[in-house]
Amino acid sequence: MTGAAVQAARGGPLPLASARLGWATAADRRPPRTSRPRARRRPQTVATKKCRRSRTLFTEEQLKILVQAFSQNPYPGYTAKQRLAVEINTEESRIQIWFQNRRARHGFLERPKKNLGSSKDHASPKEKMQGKQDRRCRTSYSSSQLQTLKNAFTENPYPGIDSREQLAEEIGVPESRVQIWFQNRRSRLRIQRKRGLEEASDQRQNQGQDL
DNA sequence: CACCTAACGTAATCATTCT
DNA sequence: AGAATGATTACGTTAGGTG
Repeated sequence: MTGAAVQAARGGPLPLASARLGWATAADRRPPRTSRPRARRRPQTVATKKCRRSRTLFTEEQLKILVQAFSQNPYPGYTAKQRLAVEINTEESRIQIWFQNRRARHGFLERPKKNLGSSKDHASPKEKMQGKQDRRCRTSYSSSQLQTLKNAFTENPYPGIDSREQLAEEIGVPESRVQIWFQNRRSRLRIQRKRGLEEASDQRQNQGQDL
């Protein structure tokens, strides 16, 4: 039964979107991004362990459905992704990754719809409202869950798939949420550290000026 | 080996919850 | 209102499978 038999699927109580219109097409405009991030080279120092999850091999059938869905909408909401996950029998997180990669590689504007001639047509303004901002509902961690996560983080900020699965099992949360938690934690720690350095340098400057 | 692409990293930002 | 922090995006890298 394949090690990764978690199947996610859990953890999704209710959508409960509080209607917050304003972006609709999300990410249609890109951020300034003045610097070049360039993903880090190799976070996990030659760990001989199995770090990544094993590569998913989609069948032609699955791919057909994914591609079809992508052409319909390159930005599926959470419920759409979940529906797809069920339809092709995979985890929602795999769907998310697949869409991310697909958008990156095959510019999603390749299919600008056939009828872009008629611009303003506002026949029914509510037609677009179906999509809403359906995101996965925010997970809230209990203090004990957080403690477990934090402990694991200090032990290893870059847990491989096995560790993540184990943690997920332990605290009863989908593995994908654990992965996101670690990403956010690393990110905020970096920011904090950077700010710390800036302040230190400010202090030095102030001291110099005070004299 | 080259190519394609799933997995996964950072950075930025959106959105919700809490104080 | 603002701080914290979970979720999602763009973009870039790493690595597994195949011709």
